[in-house]
Amino acid sequence: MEDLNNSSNFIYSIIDDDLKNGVNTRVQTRFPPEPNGYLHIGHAKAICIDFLTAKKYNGFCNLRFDDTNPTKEDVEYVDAIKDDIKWLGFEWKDCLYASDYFDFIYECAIKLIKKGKAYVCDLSADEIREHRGTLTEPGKNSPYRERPIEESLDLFEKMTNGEFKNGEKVLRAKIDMSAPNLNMRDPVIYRISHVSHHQTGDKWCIYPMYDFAHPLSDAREGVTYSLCSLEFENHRPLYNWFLEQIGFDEPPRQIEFARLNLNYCVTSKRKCLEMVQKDIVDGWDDPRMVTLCGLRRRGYPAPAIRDFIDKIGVSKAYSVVDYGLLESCVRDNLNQHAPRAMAVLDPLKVIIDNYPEGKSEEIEVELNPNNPEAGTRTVTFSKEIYVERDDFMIEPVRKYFRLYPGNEVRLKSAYFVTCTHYDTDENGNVTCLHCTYDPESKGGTSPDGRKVRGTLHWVSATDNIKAEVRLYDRLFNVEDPEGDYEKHFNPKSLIVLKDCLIEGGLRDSKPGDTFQFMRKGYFCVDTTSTEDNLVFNRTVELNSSWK
RNA sequence: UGGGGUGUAGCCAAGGGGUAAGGCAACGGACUUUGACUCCGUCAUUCGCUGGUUCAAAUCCAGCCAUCCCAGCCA
Repeated sequence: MEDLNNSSNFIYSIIDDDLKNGVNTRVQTRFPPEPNGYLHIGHAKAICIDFLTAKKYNGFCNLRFDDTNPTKEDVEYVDAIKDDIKWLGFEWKDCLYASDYFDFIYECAIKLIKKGKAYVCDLSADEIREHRGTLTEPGKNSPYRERPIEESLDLFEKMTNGEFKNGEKVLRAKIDMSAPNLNMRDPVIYRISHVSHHQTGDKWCIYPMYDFAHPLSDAREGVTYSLCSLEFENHRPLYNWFLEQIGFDEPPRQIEFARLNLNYCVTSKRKCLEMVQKDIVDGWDDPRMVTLCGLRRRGYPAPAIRDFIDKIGVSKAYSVVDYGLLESCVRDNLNQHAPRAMAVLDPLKVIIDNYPEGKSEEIEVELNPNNPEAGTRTVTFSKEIYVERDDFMIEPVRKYFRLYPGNEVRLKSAYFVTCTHYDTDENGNVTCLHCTYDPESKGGTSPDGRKVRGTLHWVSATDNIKAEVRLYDRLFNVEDPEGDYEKHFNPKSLIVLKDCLIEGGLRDSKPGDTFQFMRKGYFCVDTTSTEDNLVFNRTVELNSSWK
């Protein structure tokens, strides 16, 4: 990948120091999603950090599904997550599962019990909570805390063999019930859950908790830097405690960074799932969602997302990034790569009165004026064409330099035309424009050097395709919709235009193809598009200093 | 009011004793067969606040303020 992040960040500084001081000799990372939902833009940050950090130091990154809670997980998600990571442009070394280490983790639990550092506890979930104390008061020891090692060993085996019901017993680490860090107050490390697991089937009915499984999986796998988000900072002492108790030659180091927040977006799994289930959106890949599959369907190129992640940097400061920066990255990429085309979204017929009846011309137009190597395409010009309805005004406002009676404009790559008059229906609505063209201005320049201010896109009435165009806008109309998000739903987040006219050459476009519809924005062919019913998604609008 | 973090422009973010990078946004202007793109210019006498150390402090020290995270048998 050419767009490797070479700028510095605090994680690189830590690694540089470790390498210099001989704390580590190599860099290995992991991206550890739980397969319980779809990846979104926030995960893209973690993915880039995990993979690019490994790459920077010539190490590698594994994909490891953190599948320790089978009740919430599904293979549907593991497949989708793999697709999304590949699409984003990253390759993992090994695809692993925390469940691959269940035997090892189990052995570690036994070891802890034998050391007197873990015990089986009979307290209920409520009782454990009551014993935990509060933020300001210490907790109380469980009455089972001093249970003999042999008894815990026996009970743990019975838990493993399915002799207890869910919630009847748990295995807890024996640390310190008065620790100021709540995570150290004898955390639960194994719970009983009689549910089959998407990877291990019915082999287990006890499952390790994240706090126990994560450090052990990292260490077992050879991870040297376990990069995660800020909310795990409070878990680091526990992470290190387990590593120390079990003992590893090359223990991993956890480093936390601030997760990505974007304004006008919702990324919480619960809310995204809710929007899908309530049909507020058209599934996980609705183009308004900031899931990776949604952004992909919307037409956001993967390199643009990587560029965005690079631009926002990595730090420990809580932040909310402006959505406009993402859009800017998308425009920047599409400006370079998307071929131009002409599409009239709200057609208004124009008759060139002095253009010969039945005549038509093939006009060559560049595919990308910023990149001549992209080549050209041909479009048809004819006596009847269509222009955008808002490119005409009966009474022009100030600085309006499009079509109005008496004004001359250029039709892109075709001719200068002057509006002479217009037709209206019984309600006074404009139904058709009448223009005259200057035959001398073919191609869009006049031999007399005459200038026009406006250049309009257009499509021929004889060579076009009708298409559906979906205009997307932000899903929410407040910067921070995370609270009562439904209240802030933007009713105009999707506007469907059924009768758009696209230049004929786009007849054979396929889902995923991207274009810049000149003066209108970047669009891509939707995944639901067919030959008979072409559907375009507006990826992002063009910048405009007008209106 | 316990513990752990974080405060540099409207939004991100570099810089860790030598006099405030860069990007986005915004605002001027040039160019333009996309009101796009591109290009030029403007945009922090000051780094949460107050003291202290020093020839010199965003950087070191002290105190304060603000804000985020933690009381799942979730991750």
